[in-house]
Amino acid sequence: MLTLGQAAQAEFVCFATRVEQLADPRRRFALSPEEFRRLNPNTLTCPVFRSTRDAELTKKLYRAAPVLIDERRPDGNPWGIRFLAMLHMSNDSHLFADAPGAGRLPLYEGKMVQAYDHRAASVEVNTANIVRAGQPKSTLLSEHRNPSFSVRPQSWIDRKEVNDRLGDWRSAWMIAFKSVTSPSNERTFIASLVPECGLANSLIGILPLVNDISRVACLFANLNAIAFDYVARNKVGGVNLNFFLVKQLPAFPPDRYTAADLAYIVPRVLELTYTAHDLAAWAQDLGYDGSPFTFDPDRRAQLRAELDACYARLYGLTRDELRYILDPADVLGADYPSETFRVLEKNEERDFSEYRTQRLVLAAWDALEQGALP
DNA sequence: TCTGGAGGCTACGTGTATAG
DNA sequence: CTATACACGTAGCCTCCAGA
Repeated sequence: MLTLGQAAQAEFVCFATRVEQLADPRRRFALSPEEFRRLNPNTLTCPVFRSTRDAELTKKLYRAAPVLIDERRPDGNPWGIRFLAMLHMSNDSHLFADAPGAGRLPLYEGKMVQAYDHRAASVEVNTANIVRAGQPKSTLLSEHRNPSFSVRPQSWIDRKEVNDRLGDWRSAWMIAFKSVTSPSNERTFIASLVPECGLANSLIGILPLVNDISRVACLFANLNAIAFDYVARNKVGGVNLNFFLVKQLPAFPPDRYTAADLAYIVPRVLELTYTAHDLAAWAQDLGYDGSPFTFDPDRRAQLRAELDACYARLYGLTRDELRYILDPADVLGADYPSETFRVLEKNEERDFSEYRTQRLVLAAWDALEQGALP
């Protein structure tokens, strides 16, 4: 229902399936013109929330951090970010080779990466599948623990084609995010570092101009933070992370990070990302000449929880707000009309018999509050 | 149910032709 | 020479639905 008239702010109820839900104060939220501009400055579109708490919490996150790219302002792109949709699986398929060779780079697809993991799955061609032959084959732990292991793609592409599209980007790594996603998936915004490679259209490159790579590592951690994902899943309506959505997610600018922030974040990002020799250039750009770090799932869960807690603090959240993001029912009861990371919780209950992320992130939060983490 | 690739549509930018 | 119209190519976006 839409009513028009003069007012300082407008009131909304979304996801209502029954008339009586219009009267439920837990579902009702207000937005002023200024809040429209803060949340969606480029498109001025209306954000959609399931509950009052989601609306208020999202507004709070945007008060802490501006949108990634504000197209209205000359200084609205502090990272100097260029998005790169490098190769289209249909339109560019004539450029693809089905075997590695001299001067060829692997073509990375969305299914091959996960957060902080550029070796999540190889592509296995199942010729019995007429329409969708390329299927992901998850990397085994033994393969993950081998720093010489790289995932095998479905296709390869000439380095020249990649270089032509990279333009003046000279680093032998990129940040990329999975553009096919959903708010109902385990995680919505998934970013990975990738080595020199071609990117299929399901992986979008993020190329920042900032020279200080340790700050770029912070941008990357920001993109994978659970508080950032919480906003993403509130704003993604369909199954595509389009540029206009990504530009309007709340990310800290480079100068927001203090020396203490860098000392906390960068070593953790390095350890999570540099697990294989194929990202040696990334490690070197971060000033690290040592060997890759051992891929240890428990250790990685701990490091990611510490980063999630760190970013929750940077966004200015309270402990209860972080608890709400992890599980609204934990704070407001099972019937509260919102859901955040239900699938993550369900999958962890299946795999670990507990909601592990919730336990680890809250423990890391408490440790940070007590100054117990270096 | 979750995931994500393929294909197609649309808007936009660029180059070229034509009129004034 | 400038303004406008039009064609064309493609980046970006959206829908469909296969596969596990």
